[in-house]
Amino acid sequence: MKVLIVEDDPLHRSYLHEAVNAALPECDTVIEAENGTVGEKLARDHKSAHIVMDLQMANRNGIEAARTIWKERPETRILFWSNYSDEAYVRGVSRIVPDGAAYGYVLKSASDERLKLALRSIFIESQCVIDREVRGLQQKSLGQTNGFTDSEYEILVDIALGLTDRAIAKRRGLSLRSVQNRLQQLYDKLDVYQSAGDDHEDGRFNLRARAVTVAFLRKLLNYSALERAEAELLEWLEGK
Amino acid sequence: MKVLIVEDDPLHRSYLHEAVNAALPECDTVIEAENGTVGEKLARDHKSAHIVMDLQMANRNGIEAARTIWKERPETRILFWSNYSDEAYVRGVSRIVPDGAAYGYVLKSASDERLKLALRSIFIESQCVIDREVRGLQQKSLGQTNGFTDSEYEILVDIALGLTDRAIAKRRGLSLRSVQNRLQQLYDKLDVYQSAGDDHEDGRFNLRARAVTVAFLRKLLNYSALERAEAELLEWLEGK
DNA sequence: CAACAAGCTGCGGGTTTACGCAAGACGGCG
DNA sequence: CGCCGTCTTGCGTAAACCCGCAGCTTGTTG
Repeated sequence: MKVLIVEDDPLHRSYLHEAVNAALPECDTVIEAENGTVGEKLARDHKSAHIVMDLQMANRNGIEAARTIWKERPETRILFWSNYSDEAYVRGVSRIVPDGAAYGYVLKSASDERLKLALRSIFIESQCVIDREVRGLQQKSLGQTNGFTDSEYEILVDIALGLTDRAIAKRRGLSLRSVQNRLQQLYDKLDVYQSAGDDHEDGRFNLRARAVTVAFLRKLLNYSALERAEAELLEWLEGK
Repeated sequence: MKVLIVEDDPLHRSYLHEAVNAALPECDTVIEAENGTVGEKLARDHKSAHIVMDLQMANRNGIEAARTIWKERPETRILFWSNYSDEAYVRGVSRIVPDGAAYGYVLKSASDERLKLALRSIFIESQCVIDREVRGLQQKSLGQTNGFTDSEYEILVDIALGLTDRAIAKRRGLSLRSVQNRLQQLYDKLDVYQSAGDDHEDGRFNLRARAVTVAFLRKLLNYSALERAEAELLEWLEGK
């Protein structure tokens, strides 16, 4: 049994290496990659079916890497090991996991014990192991309570990228007015109004810009989500 | 001699602990704090004059902590040890360092050797040690070439927060038109036009929102900068 | 001092946003 | 089938935004 570790911090990498050795005596080879690009390559070369993946990496982040790896071999088992439980990450991951795949999401703040347990559960028992904190987000996000619809999230990303209403309409195949409807709906959910209102119409907010910032502060968006969205946008612009 | 380590990742914390022991035999006590708040408290209690500080921490980030520590005791020596060299961080740090203080900025990707050298230079020799990569940014940022003026940066933050032109004018004591002038200037520098232009006026960008995103992607802004700015904004709103 | 660059300001107008109102379209559900 | 909620779309308006033009105030320089 082989395990591939994709993680850019050397300290965390060696920590993971030890944890894998300790938790999985049946593992005879551990390979390390220090960024997403190398990780993809090694995964391909070694046909390794067991991966521990950091999410936030400079060169190519874990979500990107996982997506291409899963595209090639959907049965690969991946344990995501991340510092954060931003909704942006959680949404990003659950968007790419193939049907029925075994995967896990463990926070770096978890204990040694929990990490080792997760390693065994996923790699040996083919179970999904999701950190409870992350799990909470997932429910809220995919459910409806206070969560964001895909279409709301979509338009959030679009204005974050700086598209005009018209451009969004064209991109998503909607009318101008529909786009604006969704925007209002978004503003509503993000509570952009009240924070603005106060008493006088003195210092009202620019709703569009404010929405993006609020989303950021609430970790609905983060750097890597933006980066991904920007890449998709450019791609779309290519295809006119 | 006492050294205080403020860092939320346990792995990195113990690594730093070892590095301090190895580099500074004259150091007899090492104290650890796992977030900014605790860091401030310990710095006060121990009157420790030597601090190694992580920048990105969940509870209270390094810049905030350093600011209050320096406010109380400006001669404190602080070595910032960070994962990133975002312009937002660099700008944040150089905004708060007191006149003539000895401080340092080393990236986590630096070698053991370099870290130990920096520790000695700052704590023993009272020299400033700035990672060359960071140094580059500083020059560009504070100089003029392709860099951003304080007023440009200021207005960038303001629109990022979602303020209207009018609100910005009121906050900064300018006329509406002046605010818009600065905006144009900002759009210019961020190259928001060309990326929009293309050939037809088909899919033009919303300049305001686009500017924020571009700034984000270029790491002129980041989460912690936004967080700080938001706090300042609220404070300002209090004072009407 | 004259000349010039740089920043602030008002005016005016074209474009984009935000949003109320109302008329369809689609999908359950009793 | 008819009723109802959700989603989409068009029309129209007030506000906000983007920006060219031109007059003023500074600070700098020869």
